[in-house]
Amino acid sequence: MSSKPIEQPSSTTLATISTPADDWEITQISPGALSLMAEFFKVLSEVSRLQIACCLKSGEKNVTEIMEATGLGQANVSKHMKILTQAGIVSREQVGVCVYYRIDNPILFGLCDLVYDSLLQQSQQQDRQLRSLELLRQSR
Amino acid sequence: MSSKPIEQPSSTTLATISTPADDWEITQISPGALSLMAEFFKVLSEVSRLQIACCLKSGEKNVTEIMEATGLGQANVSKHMKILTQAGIVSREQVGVCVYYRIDNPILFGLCDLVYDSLLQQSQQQDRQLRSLELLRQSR
DNA sequence: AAATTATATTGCTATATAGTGATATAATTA
DNA sequence: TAATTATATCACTATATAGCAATATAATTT
Repeated sequence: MSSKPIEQPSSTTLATISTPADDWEITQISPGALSLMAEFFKVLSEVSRLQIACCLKSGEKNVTEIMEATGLGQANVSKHMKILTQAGIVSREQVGVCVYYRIDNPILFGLCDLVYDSLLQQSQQQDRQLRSLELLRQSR
Repeated sequence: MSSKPIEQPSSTTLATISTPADDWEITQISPGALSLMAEFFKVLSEVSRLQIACCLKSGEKNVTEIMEATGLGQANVSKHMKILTQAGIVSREQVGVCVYYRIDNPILFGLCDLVYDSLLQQSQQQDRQLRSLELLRQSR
């Protein structure tokens, strides 16, 4: 993603150049480390993959079962499973002709819980703000 | 992202069609809800935005300061701030000509902690696996 | 008001990838 | 071996978006 041609002459160089040691912060994190994190989040940023993860929460499934549970196409599921596997979120086990996948990283659901709480909180806040507009209504 | 033309005739319909009420699972989640979650993860799936979030961890900054801290271009930072703000991760406050942004959703760092632990764990596992190859070495 | 500074927006290009159909590969059975 | 089934891979299209340059907008100062 992106195309950053010239930008980012290696963040260390950058920090050295742009911040002359004054407001240097220990919080500076290497872009490489952040890339790993961004990459992980990207895996979870597709509805299809979240669907797949959800349908695996109740137990392992093979590709065909995942297709049925999610309505996704075969090639598509296969590609997603590769991505999920490489991210360490799911593990693969071949049994005869079938390949069974299962959740291998329970942290996934911890993440979803956090995001869920966050979304819920935002939604409730928006709701309160909207309700305050009630005062503008004409009738009764 | 994506182009799903015909696939996904609304997951409710889908569930009704593909799973004849037998293996129906309560875990079935509406794609709409999953979209919200995916959207949130997508915001965090860009290195530049993670950089921005990190550099705001120590306190609020205006756009220019963010540019200096991250090395990103002005238009680019501005666009990212809009995305982060809309996601409720960051809040905006204008002071004179400057616009100051600050972390508005501390959950962000909780997420990063979880992912960090997960990545660390994977890395250590890979390390152990690699070390087991030591046995294949010739010398000694 | 004109000039200056800080931020936002617009139009653009390049790139990444979700989904698809066709085909390849692999395991199982006849 | 041939046929069948399950999964993976390939080639392709369509779409989304990161980053950039140029421009617009808004607040401040002269």
